[in-house]
Formats: sequence, C-alpha cells, structure tokens
Amino acid sequence: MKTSESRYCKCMYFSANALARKIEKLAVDSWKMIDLSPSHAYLLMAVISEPGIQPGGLADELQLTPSTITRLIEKLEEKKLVVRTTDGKLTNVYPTPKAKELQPKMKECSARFYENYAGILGREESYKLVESINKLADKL
Amino acid sequence: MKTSESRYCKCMYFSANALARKIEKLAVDSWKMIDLSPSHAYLLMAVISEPGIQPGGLADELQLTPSTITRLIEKLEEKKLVVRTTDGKLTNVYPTPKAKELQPKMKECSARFYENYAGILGREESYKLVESINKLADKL
DNA sequence: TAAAAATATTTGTATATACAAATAAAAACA
DNA sequence: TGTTTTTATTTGTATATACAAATATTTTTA
Repeated sequence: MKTSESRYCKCMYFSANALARKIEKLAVDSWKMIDLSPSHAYLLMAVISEPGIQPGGLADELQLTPSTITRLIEKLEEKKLVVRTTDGKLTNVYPTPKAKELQPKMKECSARFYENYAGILGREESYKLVESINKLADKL
Repeated sequence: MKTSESRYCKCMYFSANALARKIEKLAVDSWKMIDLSPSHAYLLMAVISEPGIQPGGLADELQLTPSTITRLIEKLEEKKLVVRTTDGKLTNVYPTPKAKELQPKMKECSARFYENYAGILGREESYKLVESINKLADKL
C-alpha cells in the first residue's frame, strides 16, 4: 500500500515516520559500501571536518542526545576510526588516519544518496521539501 | 541548535530523522493520558475500526513490518485491549470491550496531537507538508 | 493426489535511540 | 576557601523497529 493510501496518511505522526523509515533504508543502501550506518557516517564526517569536537557539540550538530553520541563514538572507536582524549570534564574526538583515508569514499556515498532521492523527486522539489521539513522541525 | 542551522540540514536523511524524532516526542506527550505509545494507539484504532483485521493488513496499513506488528499486538494483548484468534495460517485481531471504552479518549488524544502541530505550523501549511511528505514516501 | 511453491505469522536476534541516574569536573558564590 | 550549583559525559536500562530464519498452512502444479 502506498503511504498516501493509508487511512492514517493525513496524520503527521504516521507520515513523518513512514518517510523516515524509507529514507533510512535508502541511506543504509547508499552507505553500505563503507560498512557504516548513516548515523555513524555522519558523525564521522562531523569529526573529520571539526577535529577535536566534543560529544556535546556533536549532539547539537546532529540533533541526537549525548548518550546516543557516546554510543556512536564507541563503535567508531572499536573500528579505529576515531580516538577520544579527555581533559577534565571535556572529551575531544579526533579522526584517525584511517578515517581520513575513508573520506573520498564517504563523499561518494553521500553524493550517491543525494542522487537517489533527488533523482526520484527532482532537485528543485527535494530542496523545497527539505526546507519545509526543517522549518517545521525548528518550530517544534 | 535549530535543525536548519546544522551543517547537515541540507540532507534529507538528517532532516527526515530530526523531524520524525521531534514529532515522536510531541505524539508521546499527546498520548500519555491513555498510557499507550503512539504506535500502539494507532494500531489499536485500526483494530477498532476494522475488527478481525489480520497482522498483514495492519502491516500494510501502518507501513510497518509484520514482525513489528506482532510485537505491538503482544503488548496490547497483555493490556487486555485486543484478542487474537487463529484460523489456519490466518490470525484475526479483535478489540476488547475495554478497548472500545477507550475510544473517546483516543479520539481526544488524536485531536490534541493534531492541534499541537497544526497550531504551530498552521492548518494549511501542515496539510501541504503532510501531502508532500506522502508524495515522496510513495515514490521511495 | 503428492510434492513443491507461495503465503501468513511468529521468533530469535540485532540496532538505533532515548531517558534517568551516576560520575566527574568546573564555575559560582557565600 | 569551602560549599553549592552547573555542566559534560558516560552508564544502566528500556523501547521501537527491522531482518532473517523458523513454523505452519494453503495453493499450485506435475
């Protein structure tokens, strides 16, 4: 059944979740090549572009809770893609050389993901939709 | 930080998930009064409006996987809100009288949830956004 | 009609995420 | 300066969801 054919398609709860699940699938596919989930990949990209960034900053930037950030970092640490140093109550997260090597492939995955949905929706329309979604998210 | 201020706000993965998480929170709040999560509540409403509906039908209608539906039903069964009967390979799910008594309150929660986000976004705009979200979800 | 294929559901397991509590350090204050 | 409050992070635990495999039944087909 299409999302728009469901009895519940008028409800934002239903629609927002259905979209998120479908986008998640597409993203997982697009990122499979580097064996990272999209969340781990975005976190890693954030660490690469801002080495030393703290968990709190990552939580803010990625709109996830600090505890979720800790869990994501743990996994990237296991994979030797980031290291943590602590300085008093602060923690700094740095990318490893292995992570930096991965960067071009990550850009590729990111671009492929974009092509996937923009190809379906059209660039203009995708852009507008992301804008309205952000606008709502900001207000909530 | 606002969603639209994040470095990643141009990405549908980021935005769709950020929106879903915020909407989830709002929904959990709106449904707290009857002590059901939004998913359980939507499933229960579907069962009430179509008594005897099967897990497969629920999966289709709610855009969740069959295994998720089984898990949701299990919890509603524990709470004595639905019963399952099996007939060969088919399973039928029925609401209990206790569930039917809950119906007016569920409608209230549902309405309150709608007021919450439509109050923030405006009715017209909410409607349009849900439409575009569904349109994208359909294509994916 | 017996075997094979398809279908519906459940179960085992894994994941991402969050909340609340715990910990630890820094800042404010009296 | 010693105490209180605030801040940053992690840990324990719970939840929703999915995938893959298992199970059970029905339908198709040879």
